[in-house]
Amino acid sequence: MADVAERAGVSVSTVSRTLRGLTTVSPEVRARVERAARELDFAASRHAASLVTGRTGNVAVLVPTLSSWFVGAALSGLGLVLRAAGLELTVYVIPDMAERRAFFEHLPARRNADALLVFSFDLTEEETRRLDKLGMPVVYVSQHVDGRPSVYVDDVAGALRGTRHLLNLGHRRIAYVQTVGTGGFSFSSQERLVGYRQALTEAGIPLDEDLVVATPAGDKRGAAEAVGRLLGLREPPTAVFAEQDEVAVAVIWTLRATGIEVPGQVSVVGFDDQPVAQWFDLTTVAQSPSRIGREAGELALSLIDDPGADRERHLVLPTQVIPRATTAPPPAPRSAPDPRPPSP
Amino acid sequence: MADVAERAGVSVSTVSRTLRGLTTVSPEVRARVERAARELDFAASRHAASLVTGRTGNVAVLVPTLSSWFVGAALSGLGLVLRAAGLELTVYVIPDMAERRAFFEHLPARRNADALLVFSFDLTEEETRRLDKLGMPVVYVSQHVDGRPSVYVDDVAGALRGTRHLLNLGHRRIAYVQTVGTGGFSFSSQERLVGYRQALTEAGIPLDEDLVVATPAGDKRGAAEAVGRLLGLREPPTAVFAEQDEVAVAVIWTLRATGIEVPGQVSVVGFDDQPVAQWFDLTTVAQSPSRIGREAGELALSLIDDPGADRERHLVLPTQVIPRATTAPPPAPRSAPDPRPPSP
DNA sequence: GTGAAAGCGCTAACAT
DNA sequence: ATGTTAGCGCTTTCAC
Repeated sequence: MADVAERAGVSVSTVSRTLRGLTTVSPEVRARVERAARELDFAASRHAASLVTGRTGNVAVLVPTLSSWFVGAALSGLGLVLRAAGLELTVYVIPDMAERRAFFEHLPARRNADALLVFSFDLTEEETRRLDKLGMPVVYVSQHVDGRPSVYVDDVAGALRGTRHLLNLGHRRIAYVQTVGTGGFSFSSQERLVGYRQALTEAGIPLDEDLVVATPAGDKRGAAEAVGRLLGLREPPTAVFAEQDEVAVAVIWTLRATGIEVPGQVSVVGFDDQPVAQWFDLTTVAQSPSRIGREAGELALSLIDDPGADRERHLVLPTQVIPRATTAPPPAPRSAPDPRPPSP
Repeated sequence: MADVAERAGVSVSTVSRTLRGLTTVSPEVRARVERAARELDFAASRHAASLVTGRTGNVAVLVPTLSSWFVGAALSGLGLVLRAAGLELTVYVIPDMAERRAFFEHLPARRNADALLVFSFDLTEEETRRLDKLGMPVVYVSQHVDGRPSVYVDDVAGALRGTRHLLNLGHRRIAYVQTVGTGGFSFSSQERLVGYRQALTEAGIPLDEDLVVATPAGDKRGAAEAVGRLLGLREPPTAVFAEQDEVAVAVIWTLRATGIEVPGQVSVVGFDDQPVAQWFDLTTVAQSPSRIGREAGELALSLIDDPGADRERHLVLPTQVIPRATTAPPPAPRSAPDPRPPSP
C-alpha cells in the first residue's frame, strides 16, 4: 500500500480511504490512486485490515459432508449472498466423530470468521454452549435450537401434507421408510416421522410400528431389506412415504425389480425434489436448500451488523407437494391379505 | 495472548512458542501456559500470525458449482488433506460469466491464501496468465494446462475403454451423447469425445457425425430430443456412450419410456460412477473425484512448502470400466433399418 | 480533503 | 530456556 501511495504521490491513509470507497477523497486524487493501484496490481490484505477492524471478512460453515445435494445447493445459495456482501466462505467439513470432537475442542473458527453457520448437526447441549462462547453470531441451519437463530424447512408440515396426499388418494396402509446413520441429518428425519404420524392420526388411522422401517441412505441393499420387511407383513402397505428422494428411488427400484408396479400396486412419495426425482417422475415434497442457504446468509449478515438483533429468530421455510407419476389410488378395494394381487 | 502470558507469569513469546508446539519450552512452563490458555479459552488469531509469517493458513478453491457430485466429492477429499495439515479451505463459487469476470478482475484470493486450486474451468490464455501473477502456487484440477501443475483423470483413455467394451460386445453403431452449457466442464467433455473416436477408429469403423448428439446435462427434455434424433436415423445406434452418468440415466429413461429395452435393444454406458449409476445398474467408466481432491491437495501442499518443485507436474489418474446391467450384445444380426423392431 | 502517527495481535530476530 | 524489541500492512484517531 505504501508503494501505491508513493506512486500516486499521496499518503497511505488516502490510499486506504480511496480503496475502501470512502467519500472524503477528492475525485482527482481518487483517480490517481486508482490508477496507481491498477498499475501495481495491488489488492489490500484482508488479514492486515482485520487485525485493526476486528472483522475478518469471512463466514465459516460447518457441514457434515459436501457430497450431498442438500448441502451443495445450500452452500451455493449462501455463497451468492456472501459474495454480494464482499464476504468469503470458509468450509469446515466434519465427516466423523473424531473430526467433530477436534473441531469443538479447538474451535478453529474462533477468531477467524465473523459468523458461523452450523448445518444439519444434531448438537449436544454442551456443543451448543461451546458455540455460544465463540464470540460471533452462530446461525443453525436445517435444525432448530432453542433461543438461537435457526433456519430450517418445515419438515413436520411437509411430511404431513405428503402423507395426506396419499390418504386423499384412498390409501390406508402407508409405510414410512427412514434413513439411519447418515451422519448428521437425523434432525429432519425425526421431524418428518412426526408429520407422517400426525397425518395418520388426524385421519383416524391407528399407528402401526411395523410400517416404519429403516435403511441406510442411498443403499440399494438396505432398501431391499426394508422393502422386504414391508412385503412380508400380513397386510402389506399400498403406499410408501420415504424420508428422502434417494430412498424413494431405491424403494421404487426394488419394487419394480420384484415385478410390483409403481404406482399401480404401490404408491411412493419422496422428500426433497432432488434432480433424481425428476428422472423417476417421483411424487415428492419439495424443499429449496438454495433458499435456505440464502436466508441463512442474510440472517448471518444482519447478525454481524447488529449482534443484538434477532438473537432468537427462527425462520421456517415452506415445502410443497409435487404430484408426479409415482402416486395413484390403491389397486382395489382391499380383499384378503395377499402380497401379490392378480395383475389387471 | 498477553492475557495468557500474564496469567501464566511468562512473556508473550513463550506463550507463542508453547502454543505453536516449539520444542524450546520447559515442560513445567509449557504446562502452566497451556492451563492458562485453556482457562481463558484462548485461540491465536491466524490473521495476526499471517501478517508476520506471510502464510495465511488458507487454501482457496475456485469451482463452477457446489451442486455437483464431482465437485462435492473432490472437495471432501481435499478437505481431508488440508485439515490434516492444519489448513483451512476457502471456496469461491463462480456460477456465471459475470462472477467469473469479477473474480479475475480483482483476484480476491490474492493475499488471502497460500495456494489456489482451480477446478474444471476452461480458462482462457489471459486468465491463466493472470493466475500466474497471483504470487502463490496454482494447481489446475480436472483440466490440463501446459507448464502448470495439473491433476486430472485420463478422460481419453476412459472413454476409449468404455467404447471398446461396447465394440467387444459386437456393437458397430455406437452413439455419443455429450452435454452442453454445463458451465465449466467442457474440458473433460472434449477429451471423452476424443477417446470415443479413437476407439472407433482403431476398430476400423468410420466416424458418423450423426451419431454424436448433445443435450443439456440432467435435463429429461433435452435428453429426449437427443435420443429422438438418434432414433430417427436411417440406421439407429445399438449402443450409446454417454458423457456422464446423469445423461446416461436420462437416455435410459427415455428409451424405456418409449418401450425400447435396455440393454435388450440398446446398450448404454456412462462415465463417473455416481451413486445414481448404482441405482440404475449402469455400466460406466468410474473415476474417483475424492482421490483427485486428495492428490490435488497433496500437490498444493508440496508447492506451498517448496514453490520451485514440481512446477510442471501433471498427475493423470486412471479410470475403470465397471460392467453392470445396461450393456449386452446388440439385439440381432442387423436386418432392415426399423426403429421399432418387433418385441421378442 | 489530506497527512502523521499510533496501534491491532502476533512472530522472529536478538539478547540474556 | 526465556524475555525484549521491532515490525508485518493495514485502519483510525487526530491534527491541519
